[in-house]
Amino acid sequence: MVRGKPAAAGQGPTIRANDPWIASAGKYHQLLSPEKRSRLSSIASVVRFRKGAEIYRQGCSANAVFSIVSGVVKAYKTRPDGEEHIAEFLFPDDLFGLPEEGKYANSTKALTAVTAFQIPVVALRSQLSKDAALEFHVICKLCQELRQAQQHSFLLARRQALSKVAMFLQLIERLQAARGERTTDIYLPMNRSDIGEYVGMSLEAVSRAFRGLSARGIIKCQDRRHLKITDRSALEAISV
Amino acid sequence: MVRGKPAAAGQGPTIRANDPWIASAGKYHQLLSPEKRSRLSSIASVVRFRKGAEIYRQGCSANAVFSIVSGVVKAYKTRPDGEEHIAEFLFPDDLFGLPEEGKYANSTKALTAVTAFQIPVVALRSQLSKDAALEFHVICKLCQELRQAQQHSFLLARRQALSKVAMFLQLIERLQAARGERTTDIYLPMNRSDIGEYVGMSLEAVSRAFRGLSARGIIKCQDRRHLKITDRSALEAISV
DNA sequence: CGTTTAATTGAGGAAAGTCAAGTGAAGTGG
DNA sequence: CCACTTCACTTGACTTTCCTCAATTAAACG
Repeated sequence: MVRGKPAAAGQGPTIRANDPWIASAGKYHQLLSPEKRSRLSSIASVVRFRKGAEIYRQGCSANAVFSIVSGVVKAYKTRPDGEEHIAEFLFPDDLFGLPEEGKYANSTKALTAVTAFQIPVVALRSQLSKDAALEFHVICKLCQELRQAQQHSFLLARRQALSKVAMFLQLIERLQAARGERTTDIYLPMNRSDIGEYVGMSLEAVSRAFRGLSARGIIKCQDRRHLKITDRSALEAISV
Repeated sequence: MVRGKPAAAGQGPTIRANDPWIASAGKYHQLLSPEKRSRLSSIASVVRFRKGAEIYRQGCSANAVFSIVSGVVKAYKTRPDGEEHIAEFLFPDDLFGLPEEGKYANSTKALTAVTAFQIPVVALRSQLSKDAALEFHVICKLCQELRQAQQHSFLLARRQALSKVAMFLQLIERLQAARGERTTDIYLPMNRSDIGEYVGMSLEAVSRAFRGLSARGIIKCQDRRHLKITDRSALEAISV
């Protein structure tokens, strides 16, 4: 297990999500009050991972959950033939490491340098049982995760490569907007191969799809990780 | 809104799921005590839907959540071109109708005759805020839903038609087992078109895949909705 | 500046989609 | 109870799309 330092006082894990029963115009909010955060920080520790580091492996006993402070993480499953399928990309304020049958359901790897809070399961559970409001925040976060997973299925069910990639770009942009970042540019923290493993296509097909969207004047690639949407209505039409 | 009768005393909505941090060998448990159930029944009403009836539509204001007593429901999204994508199949003891931004995230339709508890959101929320244990059960159920959604994505990312259908059959069988039903036969409560919309293929391809699995001696179709798995190891090999 | 890794591009083939016709099952009404 | 209608499913022929493999180019890194 990774060993971290105790969390600094005055800051602590965050949950960024929304009450699913209340409209919020696509913007996520910080659900935890400063007091709650510092109370959680007393049971959490700060851990760091360098780019490419594995955080935990699918099937291992789940002793802790994580809350991202900075950086991007991928959660993925590996097939017996070695092929990987990415289940989700995780960004700051996301929660991950919730298990299934006591074991991690996916493997996770840092796509960039990552700083996170690590919260031991036993401490988290005792905190949850004492704090109904905290539990409700976790419910909100899980609803959000569930919607994102369903959105992912919706994307994967598309047959056209251009549609898949168009939906993927909209998804990344929506997440950027929900975090309150600027959306003039879209930043892709993952490589083409990761995108392919997320949208269910070969990396060559991803590359061709980017080219196809560029050729139609729908996007403009600044470099391999930065692009602009130049024709939003066409992007929406193609992603249908 | 559908108008139902008040729930009978002594019975009430159920949540069937597992504590994700505890191993339970794939079997789901009833999380609510009889007292909890009857307390919930006082805020719930019983509603019935005939086969094919729409329960609610995506985008409508989410005033109630539902807990299935008997029958099967599909949750789906409709694309502008009229094509449908099924996000999940819902069975007895499943919970559905949790919203996103105050609105239902999917449309739902009864695949068979359905009996369900309908729980108004305001009553549910006040109950949740008073009952940390109930909230924890909802967290367990949401974790389970999230894993199923990720499983669905995993299935959809497969390229081979036979693999998709093989995984689908394993999924249905696993659900049958988790509900405690016999698994000598697999019963499919949905038609080929629904299967196609769930696994992301045309219904013709679904038909051919069933034929392909039969021809290989992996399954044996009794009729269109009942089949047996005759070569389990081959099924697992093909669903990889 | 050279080496390694990531991404692009091209050609050929396999697989599933589409369209259309045909078969089987279920339900309806006389 | 049986002929008829309807719907669900199957099957076949053809087309499209993406995957695979291989070669090339571009970017990142020591």
